[in-house]
Amino acid sequence: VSFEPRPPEPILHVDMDAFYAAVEVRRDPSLAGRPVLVGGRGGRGVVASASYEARAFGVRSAMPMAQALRRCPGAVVVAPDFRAYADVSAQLRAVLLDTTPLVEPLALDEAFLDVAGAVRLLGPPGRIGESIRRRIADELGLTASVGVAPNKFVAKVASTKAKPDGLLHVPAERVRAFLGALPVADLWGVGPATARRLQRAGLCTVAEVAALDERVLQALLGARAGSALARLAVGRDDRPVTPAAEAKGMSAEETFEADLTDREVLRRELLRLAERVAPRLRAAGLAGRTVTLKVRYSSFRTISRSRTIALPIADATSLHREAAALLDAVEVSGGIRLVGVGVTNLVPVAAASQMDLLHDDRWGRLERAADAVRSRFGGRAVTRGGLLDALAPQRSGDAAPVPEQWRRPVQTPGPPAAAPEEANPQANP
DNA sequence: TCTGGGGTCCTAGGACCC
DNA sequence: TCTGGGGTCCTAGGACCC
Repeated sequence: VSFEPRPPEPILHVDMDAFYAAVEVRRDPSLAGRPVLVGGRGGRGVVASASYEARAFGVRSAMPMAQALRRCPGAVVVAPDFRAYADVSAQLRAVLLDTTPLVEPLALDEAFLDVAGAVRLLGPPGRIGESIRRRIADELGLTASVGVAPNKFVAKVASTKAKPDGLLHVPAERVRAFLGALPVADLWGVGPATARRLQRAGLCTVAEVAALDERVLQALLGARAGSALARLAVGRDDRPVTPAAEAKGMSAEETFEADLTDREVLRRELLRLAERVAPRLRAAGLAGRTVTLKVRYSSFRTISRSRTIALPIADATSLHREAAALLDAVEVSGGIRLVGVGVTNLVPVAAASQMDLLHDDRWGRLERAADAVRSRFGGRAVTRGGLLDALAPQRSGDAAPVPEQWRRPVQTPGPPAAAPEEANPQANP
């Protein structure tokens, strides 16, 4: 057994440049070199991703689309296509896993790698980072930036500073100097609220924070956040790279083009959202006990209401029943711009059913049968009668207008009269 | 022509139990 | 008859990330 010493900077952070926009440019080369904005085109859309040409105009992600277009009137706006981004993300993941199994994804377009165990085969971390960048360019036709550092936090900040299309290696002995020169807001985990507090205390750079006693920071930010920041400011971070964490929650939400006040319409929106969450739960083999309703008013005030039930659920019917009950106790007359449905307190279905905890009534079996039909015949093969109105042709152009006699008022139906047959994917339905 | 959607983590108070 | 201490769970809200 040969023993490799752990290299001083074994952690890589790989981050795609302007990811969604870059995928769109790759798909349509006529967009190359032009300002491209990916995001909702509706009146309430925001920028999800902006090409560097657009950023030159001061456009940033999360900026309202209307404001972005004022800054950059010549921009091309593209609606997001998350399925395409997820496909590219899977390719990226394959490249990274080719380097080491110690890959921790942070988002579709970025991940941490611990390459300590790969140096003997592949060379020092910096060289590994460059070869990953080359493979991403060659095999994906996209650019990525890489940070190489002693730990996750510094690697993350380093990749940001390397952008676009660069690599930044921060040796252990240069960590303090590298971080110290940065404004506090550049630190991963310091958002607008924390930055404002630090600024009010006269702290602008990381070096100024690093010079402070930990207890001063705790008094300013709270015990936990204070001591976390004290460690990060001097570049200390011992969190390991951990692949594949189990999901803690799943949710779906929607902002309406115009505010809603009609409870029946809102109930149906909740059903649509529950129908989006439940199949994802089942696909992940999870069920949840806490259902959360999120409501955002016209004023942008946002509230949440949740309830925890005894038995885990993974079917849209139960999800909707709980969310709708929570909605009953919420004021809606002032106008609602967003509703959301979420599930937390997740447990693996295998464990839940083994303990006989899964609330698996006939609706659960019916929905799993519908899952099987959709997986074979497409996502629109089966739909609730109560949601037919939502299948208006403008959504994807494939649905004919719904005949009037098919339209039904929204209701929460009782269970089906007879247990449905379990779907057999091999059978001809 | 204000502010998307999908997540994680933390805090703080209250209920409840031993 | 004036009030411990610790632990867990639940709820609501907020900060932060991409």
